[in-house]
Amino acid sequence: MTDESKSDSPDSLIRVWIVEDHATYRRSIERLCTPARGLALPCAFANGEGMLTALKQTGLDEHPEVMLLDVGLPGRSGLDLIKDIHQHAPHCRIVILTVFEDEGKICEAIRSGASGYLLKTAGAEGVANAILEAANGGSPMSPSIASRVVSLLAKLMKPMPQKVALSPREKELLTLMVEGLTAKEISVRMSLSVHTTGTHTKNLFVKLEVHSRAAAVARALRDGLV
Amino acid sequence: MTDESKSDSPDSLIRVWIVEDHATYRRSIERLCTPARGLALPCAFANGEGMLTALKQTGLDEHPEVMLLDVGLPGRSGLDLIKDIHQHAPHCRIVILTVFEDEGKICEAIRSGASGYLLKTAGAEGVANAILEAANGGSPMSPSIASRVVSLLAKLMKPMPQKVALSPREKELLTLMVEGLTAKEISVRMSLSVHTTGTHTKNLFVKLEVHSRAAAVARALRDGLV
DNA sequence: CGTCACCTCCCCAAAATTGGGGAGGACAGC
DNA sequence: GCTGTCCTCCCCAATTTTGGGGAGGTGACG
Repeated sequence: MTDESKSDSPDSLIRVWIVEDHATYRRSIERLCTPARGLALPCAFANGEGMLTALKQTGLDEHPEVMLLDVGLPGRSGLDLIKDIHQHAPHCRIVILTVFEDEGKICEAIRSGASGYLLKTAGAEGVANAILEAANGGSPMSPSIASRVVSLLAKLMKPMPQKVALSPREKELLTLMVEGLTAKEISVRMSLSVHTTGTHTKNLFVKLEVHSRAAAVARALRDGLV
Repeated sequence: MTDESKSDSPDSLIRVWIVEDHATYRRSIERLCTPARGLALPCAFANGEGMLTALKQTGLDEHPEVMLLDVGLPGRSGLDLIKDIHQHAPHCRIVILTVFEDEGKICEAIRSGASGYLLKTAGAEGVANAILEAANGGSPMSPSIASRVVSLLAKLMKPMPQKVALSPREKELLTLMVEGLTAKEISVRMSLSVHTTGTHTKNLFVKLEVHSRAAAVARALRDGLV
């Protein structure tokens, strides 16, 4: 983190692959991959299929460290490619490069395993920095993308407010219930009599305002009580 | 990313507030807030309480655009402060500034509404850029933090792959089961005989590989089958 | 025409859950 | 000391769930 990009041994340049159908833009990215920046001469492709076949024919130790991926590709979308790339080159960090700031696309990319998401409004220096950052384990994102990602994450994590006050034993039981265990199995895991789990269950139901294990599990999972 | 920070009108400097107990570090941040960078002379505090009282006495139009927050504060933790800050200054972008790379802290910060998360290993220029980026709606993060945030988001969004093929009726039943309804109630809602719901339930259990409604609900919710 | 998946309904019995009741002990707060 | 919460255990009975079985109907596919 502190001294990452300059501690690269000078003889190991970062391998970068580029998939981008727009020739002019592809060329401009190719040009900024220079040994002076720590980058090897890149492999560039105009579509995903060509890149995939090349990837399959490449040895593990020749795989790219970083893959720049356009989403507006002619054949398969760049987002589709992500999973395939990861299958063949698990350690390759994928950076999406696009003009779309669409939240759905961002989500799909990240869910598929993309490491970064750059808007094409980023200049040449921005792209070069992003490649270095990605290769060093970072996740380069354009500011507006980063902002969306953060607020998305905040939204997904929100339902934490635990209003119901469960006793430690009850919470424990609830957890096991969520795992799908029956009363008998729970009693074993908690070193209890079956009757005691029954008592706990009764009290739990009152607190959760439900009348069945299924409903209790639903409430627990939905409201993040586990 | 392309042209945001230089398009600020020259007469509106960004107001930055700093909460940091370590005097030396606080001073060094104060020093880098210069009009030349587009930043106004900052207000600095050694603890959260002082900052909050100052914030309450400040008019809406005098609120800081960006708040730099340490987490290792003497009184209340910076993470605790986030909600209060947002309550009094909803438009203030909060950037966490810390040495901790702890995932729990990152989560709590983002859930509470922090916009950025910087490690103190970021140099002076890094902090200054982060302030500008935050003020322009971005979410500045140290590379390793960005990486964690992205993988966290990926993890939270993963359970999309719907491997089990449920028949429409079964899915319907599962949905109602998740809502906590009993077999009898479900039979009413689906206009079925109780026996039929039983049959569907049996088949559902086989497909989901479970042996109880609670487990079925857990699987449904966890794997996003609803 | 056979097969297969799906939907519907039924019977049955073992097992589990639900929901009352009581009861003792530990431990904290007033 | 009294009160309250929590944990533990037990009894009981009604109800539900679980998991077999079978059986008739539809519609799609080959």
